[in-house]
Amino acid sequence: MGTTSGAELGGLADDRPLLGRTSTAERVADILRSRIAEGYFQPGERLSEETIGKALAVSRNTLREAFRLLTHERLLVHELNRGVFVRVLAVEDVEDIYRTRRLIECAVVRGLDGPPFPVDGLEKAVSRGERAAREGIWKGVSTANIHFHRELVALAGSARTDELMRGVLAELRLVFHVVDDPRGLHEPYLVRNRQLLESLRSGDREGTERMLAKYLDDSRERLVEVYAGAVADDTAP
Amino acid sequence: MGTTSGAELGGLADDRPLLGRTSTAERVADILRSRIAEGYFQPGERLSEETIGKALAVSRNTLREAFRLLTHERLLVHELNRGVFVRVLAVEDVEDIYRTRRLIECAVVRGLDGPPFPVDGLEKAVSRGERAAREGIWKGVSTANIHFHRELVALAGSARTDELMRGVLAELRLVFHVVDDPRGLHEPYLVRNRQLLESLRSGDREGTERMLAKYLDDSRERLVEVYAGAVADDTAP
DNA sequence: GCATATTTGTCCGTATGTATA
DNA sequence: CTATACATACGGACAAATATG
Repeated sequence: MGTTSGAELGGLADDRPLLGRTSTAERVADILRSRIAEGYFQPGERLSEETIGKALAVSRNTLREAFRLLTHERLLVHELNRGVFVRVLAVEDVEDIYRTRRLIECAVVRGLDGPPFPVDGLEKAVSRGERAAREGIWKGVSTANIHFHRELVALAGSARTDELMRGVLAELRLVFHVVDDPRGLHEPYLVRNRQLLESLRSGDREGTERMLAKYLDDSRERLVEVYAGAVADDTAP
Repeated sequence: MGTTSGAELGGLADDRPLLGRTSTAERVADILRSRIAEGYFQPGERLSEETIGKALAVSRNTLREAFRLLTHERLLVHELNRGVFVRVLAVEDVEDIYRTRRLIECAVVRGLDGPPFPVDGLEKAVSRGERAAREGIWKGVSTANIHFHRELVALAGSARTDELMRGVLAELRLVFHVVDDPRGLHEPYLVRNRQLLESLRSGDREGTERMLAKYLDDSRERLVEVYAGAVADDTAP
């Protein structure tokens, strides 16, 4: 009865039951979170307790704790007596995500102290995105774009707001995995990210806020359009 | 060794293991959340797996799932191999909570569609607070005040923003339980809540936003002052 | 500093309820 | 309707860490 090796899923750090600083459930959650973020587990896919438990060599109780964590992060949905599934966002969820982003990101820009503003993190994210684009790694462009907006929100200096944005942007990744035309989705925002950065550098809060609002409205509109099509294809092929 | 009856904690709905629509762990979490919100479990108190498990007649595994849920809501903190404790907020947490509130609540007002604005929920919360004050139930004033701000944020129409605010205001309750001068803390805001409501009724977004910003700054300042004293008393008596 | 008791961390086996073929 | 597969929840067990004397 050789337990399936966890190699395919990345596996846990070691055999020892407890020596890492974090609990087993959290380490399992970290692994699963990565696999979801990178699309190894597709939205809609069911995550079997037994299969994954064997693959990672953890008990069902431990695995269930990990599932709970990810469910609370809205990456998994839990259906009573049916199990957990990778979340499939509704179009309304996408709209709510953008409603939240617009509210918060614009408020952050509006409430900035300064100028000057500490834009180092933003600069780094922008250039990473540009480099990824030159190399044709569109998934990297997507990741850099997400980092850009996280760095933007980080300017507000609030841990709770940061965490909200982290979660919201992680959800957004689920959408990207379904539509999966990374280039068409993300390339247009490379220049717009740099524009936002330069606008902040110039110290123009109001202009940046307006620019950002339009940016998010455009992004939402386009994404909803594409996503609605993709979801429709999926439910009625 | 009769298992301690769950009467003291409120107990579960019934004996049956599964007939309600929610899982046992969630129902347990609901009970514990209420007890924390009302101050039955004080900040800093340790929640024993065995004691509470017996009192609510659930297994340790189930109880641990409930703990996970509440830990993720930041109402409990989990210390490895030591157990879970009711969260004790640092002064910096209070400041971060207010930073978040100011960012979001003001952004909500700023972004309102209208006028007119649908202020029915706000009206209800305000009058409930006024009634509680007339009856001298200061804990009720606190609850109504929290409802007022939740209703305010609800005007943005975003589920994710609502949930963030729900969590943030639940954390804030932990602070109130430590300082516990409910009247001094909440009474001043009865009139200010009504002023905000009337300002919204008049359709003056900008004026309301300014008023709200000052309101939150005042509230933060006073609460931090009182809370810093209470925490200092607690650590060095 | 040491030995002991308590509590948590993890896993397993099993009985029961629920959904689906 | 029955059968199967799976999640739910329980109780017990032992290891590991912490708290107590």
